[in-house]
Amino acid sequence: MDKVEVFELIERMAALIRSEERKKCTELGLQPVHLQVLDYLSRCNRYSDTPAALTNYLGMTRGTVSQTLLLLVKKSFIKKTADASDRRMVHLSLLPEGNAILKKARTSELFIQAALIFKKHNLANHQDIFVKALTSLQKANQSHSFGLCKTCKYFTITADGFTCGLTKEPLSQSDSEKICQEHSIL
Amino acid sequence: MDKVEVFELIERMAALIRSEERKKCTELGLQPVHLQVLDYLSRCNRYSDTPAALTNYLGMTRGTVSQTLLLLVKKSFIKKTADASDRRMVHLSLLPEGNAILKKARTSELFIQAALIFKKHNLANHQDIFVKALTSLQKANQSHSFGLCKTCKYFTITADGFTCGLTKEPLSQSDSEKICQEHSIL
DNA sequence: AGATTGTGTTTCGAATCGATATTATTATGT
DNA sequence: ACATAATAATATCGATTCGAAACACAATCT
Repeated sequence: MDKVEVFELIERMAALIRSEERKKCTELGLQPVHLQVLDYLSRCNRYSDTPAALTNYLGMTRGTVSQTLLLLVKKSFIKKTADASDRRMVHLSLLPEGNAILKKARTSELFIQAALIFKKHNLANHQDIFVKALTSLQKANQSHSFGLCKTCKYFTITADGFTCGLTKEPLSQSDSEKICQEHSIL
Repeated sequence: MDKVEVFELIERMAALIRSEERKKCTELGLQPVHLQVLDYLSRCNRYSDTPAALTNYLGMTRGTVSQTLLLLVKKSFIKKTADASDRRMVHLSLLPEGNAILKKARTSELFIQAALIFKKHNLANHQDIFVKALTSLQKANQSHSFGLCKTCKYFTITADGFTCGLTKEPLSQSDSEKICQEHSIL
């Protein structure tokens, strides 16, 4: 066996998933980006559910993101809500229809088959290695890490729940399990 | 630690890589698809370096792929060569310029940093697990597996080298290490 | 108050993409 | 041998996407 970089292997998996995703998208009448947006919104908390954060995450321009969102709103996949304190900001959230189509996209044949084969090869037991790989990637991507809230160095546990050490705001269980734009590695 | 599916972890890595790739693309003045095409061409052997195979791989329509290729030819990233025996077919190949831009795209900061962190965590030692994961994914995607030639069940070793059991043709060392459209899992 | 920064939107032109039709070549069937 | 079908690639067209730039508005800073 040649010495292949682990990262190279992950890249190939990513390519495979990408091409599968593309097929799924055309079936559902969507562009890959749209699915990425829905996926992101299903994973982000209230610090990162804004168009600006999405722009950072996707690496597109604000104008483009704005249009993409317009389309998703028109299709009733997402909705916009004005921020109470900062009236420039808008919070995005998935609507039931958006959730439904996301779920449909995720349950592709590839995903189901792969999960089965993973189980057969006992890959599930090596979960920790994949977790390490993912956090390595996130660490490498520090500029905008978009990590899980509860793995952030500002995540603190207080007497009556969780708190964000950066904003001093209380966090719900759900918040803590989602992607945050301000995520900092320990 | 919650029970997170391994596949879910891989998906997130893919998402991270995708967003990084997108940024890189805009820097280089390309679309993500273009990079995917160049990447594919750098990995495919002579059974899968045609527009039709590429169409299968990407999951797009033939017309779209045709146009994408037109653009890449115009930019001198790739070139087309007519097949000697079947004059309907065209073989695609990377030109030096295409190779250069692909290399530039691959050496992103993220990749370099991630590789370092991987090494630090001794993830390189668990290479086999990632190999298994990749082949699992390929197996799950049997419809068009696009696997490595030398891992195919038709790959045979003869007295004077390698042969494809399907086409009965001899294979070079280079062929055997590239992606083939007709790849079948053992 | 005025300048600056940071939101999100709008407009416009270029590029992408899918659907459909078309051409050219090979394969098949009688 | 000839017609028909199948396959590879291309061309055309319209809808959609995307990025660049200009814009409007709110918050912040000095």
